[in-house]
Amino acid sequence: MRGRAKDIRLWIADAIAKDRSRARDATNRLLAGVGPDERQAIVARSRRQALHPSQVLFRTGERAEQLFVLRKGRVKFGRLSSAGREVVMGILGPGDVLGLACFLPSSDYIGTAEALDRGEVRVWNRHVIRRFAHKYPQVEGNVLQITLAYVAEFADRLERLVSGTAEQRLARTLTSLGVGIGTPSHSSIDIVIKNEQLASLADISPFTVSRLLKQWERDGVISKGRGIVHILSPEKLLLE
Amino acid sequence: MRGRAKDIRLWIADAIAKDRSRARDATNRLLAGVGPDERQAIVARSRRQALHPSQVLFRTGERAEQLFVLRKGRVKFGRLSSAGREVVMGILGPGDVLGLACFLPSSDYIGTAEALDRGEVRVWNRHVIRRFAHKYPQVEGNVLQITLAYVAEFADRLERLVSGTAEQRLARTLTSLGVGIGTPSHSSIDIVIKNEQLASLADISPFTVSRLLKQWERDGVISKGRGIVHILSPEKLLLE
DNA sequence: CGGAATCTTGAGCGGCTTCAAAACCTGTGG
DNA sequence: CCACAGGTTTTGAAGCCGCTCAAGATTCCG
Repeated sequence: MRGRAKDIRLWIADAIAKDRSRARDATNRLLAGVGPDERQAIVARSRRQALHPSQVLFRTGERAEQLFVLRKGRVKFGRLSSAGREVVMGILGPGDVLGLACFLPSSDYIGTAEALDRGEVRVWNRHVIRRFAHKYPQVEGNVLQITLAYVAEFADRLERLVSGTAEQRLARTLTSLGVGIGTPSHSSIDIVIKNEQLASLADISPFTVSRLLKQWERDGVISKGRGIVHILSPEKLLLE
Repeated sequence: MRGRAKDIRLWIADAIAKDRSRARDATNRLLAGVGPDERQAIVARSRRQALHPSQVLFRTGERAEQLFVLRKGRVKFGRLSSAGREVVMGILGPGDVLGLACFLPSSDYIGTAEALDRGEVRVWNRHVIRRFAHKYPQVEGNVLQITLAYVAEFADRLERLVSGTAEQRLARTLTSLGVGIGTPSHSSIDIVIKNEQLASLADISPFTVSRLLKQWERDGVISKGRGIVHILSPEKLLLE
């Protein structure tokens, strides 16, 4: 049992480490397996763009004209439902790809991407990156893999949303965020996020988020400050 | 207003018509734009398999070794949540592709696929179809498009699930099913489905489904029998 | 004509949301 | 250095939506 808990923490730390390594060259996943020369050529046709907090990269329904690769910072990807409520579908970190819709022959962005902090993206125009994808099958294969990963992630999130109580959803949201954008420190995994965003992700109200986090803090599972959550015992969150 | 309603109905009928045409050759989307000779070669390496109701094509977590294209019948795609509850992610009809996970270098199916009625699929082994995808970039492009369409659909479903009341979710589920697997008749769109499956898709209880459908029937929006729903006024469902 | 599956209906209850208000942080500018 | 204004978080009370449970009605099929 005790060994099990350690395994889980190691597993999370490992997953985070992988994420870190991926961040070293944030175009890794898009250009994985591409030769240095081709890679050079492709990168040369992109431009860098700085991001400031709450800057919008693109909005739901806009014509998909650009592909983005996030290099630094975090980006919130979501939608405004018809009721005007925000539905956050995911929070992306360095190395993630945005705007895959531009690989469809004629399509619009399916969500809105908004920066959460200062950051940087690499940008390609639609026709440029598509030409490369056509020219280098390896790139197209990578795009396919990234897209499939999205499908898997959305499937997870779907399951999470419809299953169980608010407490379970928040717990799973936290652990999954820990793997995605958490930073490990001495004895905890830290996630920079506000209650309201957690609420959107877990599909519960900010009030309930507050109450649950407070409860967990009393139990010693997490500790928290304003805009940050420290996961002390990920294993306790997982065994819900 | 009245014109608007008619537009909506036409739009749905149109979407259904497109689905029908796609069903004529159920490998259309996978092999779209592929020359006759190549198409021949690819189809030759597949085999046909008959489906009987409740037959399982594959299960969550199994190694993805086969790609399926649904030719006839309907297939339910879902998961069992940790609580043992079934989460239906979608109901697929003729022309839909299953088992995309086998395009990942090493991956498992992310859900369970189960036939709902008698039907037929075309099956390729993982390495066979991957070789073709590699050989004919057009095929790989098609796979990418199909996958992106899944992402878009899942995103829709995510939004639907977290937004609004049970009534809204069921309404949107019904219209989306109408487009996907509905058959248009003289003055209605018919969907063969049981309350319980509707309940899973809209994430509400079967009892609530019953109550809502009854209500709508009283209002003349739909009529229904056992295991079938006739949508009489899709426009009324949409303007929730 | 049973018997099984499906659907209906009602009553009670509980988890979560909503609303309102107060407490709390954090950065800013005087 | 302090005070103030902004956003964030906490807490309590009330209410409601949809679930659960139980029982009955309906339809289908052998």
